[in-house]
Amino acid sequence: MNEHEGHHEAASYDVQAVEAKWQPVWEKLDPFRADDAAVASGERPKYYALTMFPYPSGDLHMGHAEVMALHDVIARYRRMQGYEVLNPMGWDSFGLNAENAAIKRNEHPATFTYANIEVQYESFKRYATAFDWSRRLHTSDPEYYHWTQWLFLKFRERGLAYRKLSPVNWCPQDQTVLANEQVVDGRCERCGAEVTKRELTQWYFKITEYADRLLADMEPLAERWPDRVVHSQVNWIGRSEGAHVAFEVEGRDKALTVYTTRPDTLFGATFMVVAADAHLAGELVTDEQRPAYEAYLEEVRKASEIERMATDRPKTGVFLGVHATNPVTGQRIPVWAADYVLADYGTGAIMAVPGQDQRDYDFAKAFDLPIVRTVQPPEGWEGEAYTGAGPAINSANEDISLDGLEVAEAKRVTIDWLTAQGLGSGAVNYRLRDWLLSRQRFWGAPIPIIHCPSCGEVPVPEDQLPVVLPELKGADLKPKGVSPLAAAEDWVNVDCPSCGGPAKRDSDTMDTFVDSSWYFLRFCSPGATDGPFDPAQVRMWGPVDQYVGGVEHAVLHLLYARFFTKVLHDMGMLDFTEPFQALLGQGVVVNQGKKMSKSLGNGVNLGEQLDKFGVDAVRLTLVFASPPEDNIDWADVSPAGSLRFLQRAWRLSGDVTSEPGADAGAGDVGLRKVTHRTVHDAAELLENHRFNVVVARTMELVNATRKAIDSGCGPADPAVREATETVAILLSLVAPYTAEEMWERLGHQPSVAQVAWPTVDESLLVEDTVTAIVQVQGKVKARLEVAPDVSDADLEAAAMADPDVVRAIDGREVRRVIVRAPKLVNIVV
RNA sequence: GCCCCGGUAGCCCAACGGCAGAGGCGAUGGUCUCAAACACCAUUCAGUGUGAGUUCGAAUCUCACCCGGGGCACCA
Repeated sequence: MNEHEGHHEAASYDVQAVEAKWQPVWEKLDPFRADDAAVASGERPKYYALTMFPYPSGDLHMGHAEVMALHDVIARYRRMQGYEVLNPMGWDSFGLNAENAAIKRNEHPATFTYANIEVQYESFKRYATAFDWSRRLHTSDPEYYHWTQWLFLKFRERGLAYRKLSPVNWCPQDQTVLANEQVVDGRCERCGAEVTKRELTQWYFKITEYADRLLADMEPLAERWPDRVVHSQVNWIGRSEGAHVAFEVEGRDKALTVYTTRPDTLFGATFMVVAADAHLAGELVTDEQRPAYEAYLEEVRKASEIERMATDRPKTGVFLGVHATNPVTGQRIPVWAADYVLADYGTGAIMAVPGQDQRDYDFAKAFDLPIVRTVQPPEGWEGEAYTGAGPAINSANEDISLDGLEVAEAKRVTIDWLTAQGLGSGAVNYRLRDWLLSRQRFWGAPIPIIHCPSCGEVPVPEDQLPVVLPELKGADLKPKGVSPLAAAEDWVNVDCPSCGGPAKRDSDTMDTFVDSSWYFLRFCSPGATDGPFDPAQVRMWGPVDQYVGGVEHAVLHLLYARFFTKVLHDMGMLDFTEPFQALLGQGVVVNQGKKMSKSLGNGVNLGEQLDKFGVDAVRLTLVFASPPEDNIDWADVSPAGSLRFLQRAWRLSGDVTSEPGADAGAGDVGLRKVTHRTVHDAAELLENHRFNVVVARTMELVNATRKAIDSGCGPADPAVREATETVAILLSLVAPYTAEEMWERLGHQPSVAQVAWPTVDESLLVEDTVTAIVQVQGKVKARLEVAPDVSDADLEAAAMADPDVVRAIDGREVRRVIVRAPKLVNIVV
């Protein structure tokens, strides 16, 4: 035979040539086009697979490569299972990156943006992703942001978009305000600059109105969302239960209401504190104390967020000159202003209970205010404020006594009493703040509002949408504290739609997270012209069955998109309230234990890796490296090893000598069992996103097939064909080029991506014999080959008769025998 | 400080409460080669972070601690 020659010639395939060969074939076959009709007619069940769309800041990088590889496994697998898969892709193409680049290059942000999109698009194609490109969208297209603006107006109609004057986070680097979610450790989430506070009138979405639902609806998601993300959101929403309590203030009609989680400690409230930067403080302060207060406020305003957030900082504050009355003790208590109380949480004021709150304790010590303990600390306790459990003390007046009650009971009694007296009530509070959505930058969706001196805020009439961005470029885009749009005279000056008088457009643009809060809906009907989406199409495809992306968006995109979905549901446009049924949060690709970065010089260039090892090897490496949620250290993995494996698998396809369609039933049973067991297990593993194990099992199948060819049933056995075809199908989820090449060599038409998931022959999953282990005192002493359906009694008898077991028992008395047929016998002596 | 998640071979990772090892990387030896690469064959290495507990039996369940990662944090 020409085995030597054949073997030599078939030792490997040319990776680059294979990639070039299949791309046009797939382009023509378009195997991933989602067919609306197939779902509408009930021909196939729908499956909406979505992966977070990228921001076009440059070419695709390792991070993209990982998500896409993982996501592709899911999309391709579901398709093979018979689902009609909607797997769209687009670009989150508004944002500062392009704007900053445009300033530097003296061009329009669109130039940079759309050029990068084309680069990424080509890379996606090369990367062999299973996207339906016919649904491609870009959030910076007027056809798209038309509807972002429309949604803004709808939200406003429902009272969910409003303007208010408030202290806001300001990023001095990006020259714009930021939402709370976009401030991480006092720094801008985007650029890392230290955030400062400014008092500005800004647009907000009233996400707090949905706090309870955003929290409650998380429960059913917890099963199929990563714990991390669920916990992040729960923490971020920060629900707490307590009470509102009204305090009379001398010389003032209106009571001073506070929120507290410890109404049971009311007897220990010896002073009150108002947030220094709350308007309330300015209202309360006496003329006499005003200069001191204003000096303090000035100081507070100068402090950065980072300074303010330090919890070990000494307490500062100023007396406002007024007194309130503790409603239970009747005591006259002073009202102070301090920066440890937050203006935008609760009512912006607290009752201070230094006996039971460390912060209040520190403040009381600093300003020599009285401290009363109202919860009995345990024997020998030596701390300062006591926050633990215990019976109430010093908590009685003529009307009510809490003394002796435990904390929970005391809370209940106090709330009941307050309610009866009309002094307060139980209350729930959230840490979540409204979403500040306006940005003082150019490259985003303009806020479709016109400010008229006589009519006030006037929405742009719907038939005048979209409000298209003007043609600004280069220096015109330089950030100057207000949006560059404000300086575009032709654009900003308009006639009021209401009265026809001269008016100005709102010159801010929307946070780009608004754009991405509804894109998954648009994909269901990307061409919709009379609404953001066709509700019927969304009913058909939605919600997203599997979302894949980075968990860094835990409280950003993933929270905002949930909010949008609920609002749209309330508007009657959606029949579901949660957008993403399941979420897979993949880890990040690092190098040598560190995040890849230019400054560390440890970046790994995706393009170079693809050139060197090929698309399939890189994808395989990323999928095989670890469970999808774990980080991958590029220094720990071996794309070269992946390529070797792919070549080894591919070589099988050249060795098969039986004809396509050969009856596998006549083939070697041993190999068939391995094949069918692998398919059976792979299905379950894929359901559970155990992709790395699926690859490992595929490797085993390749090894078993190799062995069968070389030293077993031989290349002509139909079982070898069956096994090799199965390898091609399994590999097609991860390594589409290699799989396609194998499929062709096996005598089939492309594309392997279009074949059905193999049917498992259940009879081949049954083993003739299984190995039962026999333990004595929990230690393995013998192995027995037994029938899978052996009875407990027979197995026990066989075990007791085994010479090794008899030796191990060594004549001792058998006290107990545990039998788990057919796998195990444990003898206790 | 509070709350989550995770610690298995030199490395990445498997293991329905039942034989600690499926797979890969690396290393070593061999076959092939003039030599090397590739390929193939073989070998190597842990008793599962630590300490208790439950159990006939624990990597797996419970508790405490240690280490690593994450979320929240002057949110009353």
